Amino acid sequence: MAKSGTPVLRFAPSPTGYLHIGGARTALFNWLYARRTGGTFRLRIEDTDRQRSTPEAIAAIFNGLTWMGLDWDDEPVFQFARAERHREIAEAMVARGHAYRAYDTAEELDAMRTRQKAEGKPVRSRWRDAGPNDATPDIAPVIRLKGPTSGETLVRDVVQGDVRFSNENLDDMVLLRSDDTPTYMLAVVVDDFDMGVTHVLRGDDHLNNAARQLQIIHGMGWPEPVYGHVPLIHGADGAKLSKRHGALAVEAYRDMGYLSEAMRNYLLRLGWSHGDEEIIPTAQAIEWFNLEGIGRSPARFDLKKLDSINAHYMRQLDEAALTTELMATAERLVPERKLGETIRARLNSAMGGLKSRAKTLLELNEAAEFLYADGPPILNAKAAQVLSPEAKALIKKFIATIENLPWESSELESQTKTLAEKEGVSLGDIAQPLRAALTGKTTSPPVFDVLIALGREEALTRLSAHAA
RNA sequence: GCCCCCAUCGUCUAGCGGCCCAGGACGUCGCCCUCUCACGGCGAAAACGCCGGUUCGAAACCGGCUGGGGGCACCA
Repeated sequence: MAKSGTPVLRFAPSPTGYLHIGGARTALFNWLYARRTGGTFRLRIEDTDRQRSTPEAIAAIFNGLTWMGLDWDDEPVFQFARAERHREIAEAMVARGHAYRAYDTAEELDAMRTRQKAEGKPVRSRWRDAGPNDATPDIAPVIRLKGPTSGETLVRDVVQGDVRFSNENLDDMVLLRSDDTPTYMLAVVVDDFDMGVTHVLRGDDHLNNAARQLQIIHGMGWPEPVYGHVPLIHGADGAKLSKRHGALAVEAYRDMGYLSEAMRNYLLRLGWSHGDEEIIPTAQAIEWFNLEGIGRSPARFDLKKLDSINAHYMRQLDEAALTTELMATAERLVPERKLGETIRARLNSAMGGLKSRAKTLLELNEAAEFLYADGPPILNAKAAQVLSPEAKALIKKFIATIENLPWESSELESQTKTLAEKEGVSLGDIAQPLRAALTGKTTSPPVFDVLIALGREEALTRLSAHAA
């Protein structure tokens, strides 16, 4: 239950698909503000569209929010279950003279819409001013809002400022359908009131709706919530975010190897700022988040910047934790693969060198692949090219040199440098063949760190195999 | 068509009348470090959409234009 006097925020998705980037950011802002103010963050599933709402989508929303680390207070409210209450309010609106029953036929509705297009006048049924005795019983009526025809409705928006709508442009929207089911417009207002919502932070696309919703609120004499309409997120090309760009399920980003903390940081900075701060861990965000910092213009989604922030948080993680994340990623990618404790130790040992070479867990996984199995790695084309007969000869000399050395990075390195001098080659002339034989690739963490991570036995196995 | 919102480097943004011939970050390009690739360090190119006002002074305030976006259902 909400503590009295504290803000009540809500996130109210309709379960017709997954939780995408835009929804995730809206949820994040609401959550942040609730946490910041000691308020309540509630969840409402707007499942009144029975055709399009699915249990899978509901699960996807819960999972998405959970991955994002956005925990909600109280039990989620399911809008469809509250239809009776919505009907009750629709009737109350009629009783108060702020709504009316309209018995228009399909043809009449068509005519009204055509007129609306032509004259730019809002839809108003002829039943608006008819008495109850004029009812035609063979047509199931809808209940429409009886909006004022003059004056203006003011939306006091904390993000967009004061926005005025002339009432003559606002039409008599349907509140209750002819089958007695409530429309979204009605349900939102009633639910927000019943849930005690004090702040409505939602997408910009609802700004026009706010004026209409306010008319219901005024009709019922309910308190106005604080509105904040956050600009939408656009794709990289500036067009509306679609499935082509980034309107992927938020968990798709987990699968692409992003950390949820990085995602939170990135999404926060998309449309909100605190001076020049770029790296804002969640704990800091909770301290700083405010409504004033929300920008007014739409932002484009940019994967490059997400990459960079993600790289930061990956490096920030301690090596043991990152190793755990990496192993989970590796095993998710190849479910039949089982990485044991030996591999964990190897990964942990190499992690320092590995993590500065990856921006995502997927890249980290790729860089770490040579550590997942025993035996000589398969060479890629470049690595095969590096392993010339001369290179193989150098590897053999290297093996002979280090055979009796303590297995320690700096010792191995200094002895290799001595060997290089003796052979009249550069350190790189030896290091590259070693790297190729050890990892199967031409790029990796420093070779001496690789030797240590692999351990003497495994390293020598790989070197001898590829030097042959 | 009608209603509404927005407008600073390629991108995210700082700026709330003088601190700005505009700052930070990502990206890009150089250089340094270096066994590879990265990380890191240093440096560079890069923006106030246009036109009018207001003001001693405008990126900031006002108006118009242009350009983006959103909304106009018995969808949410």
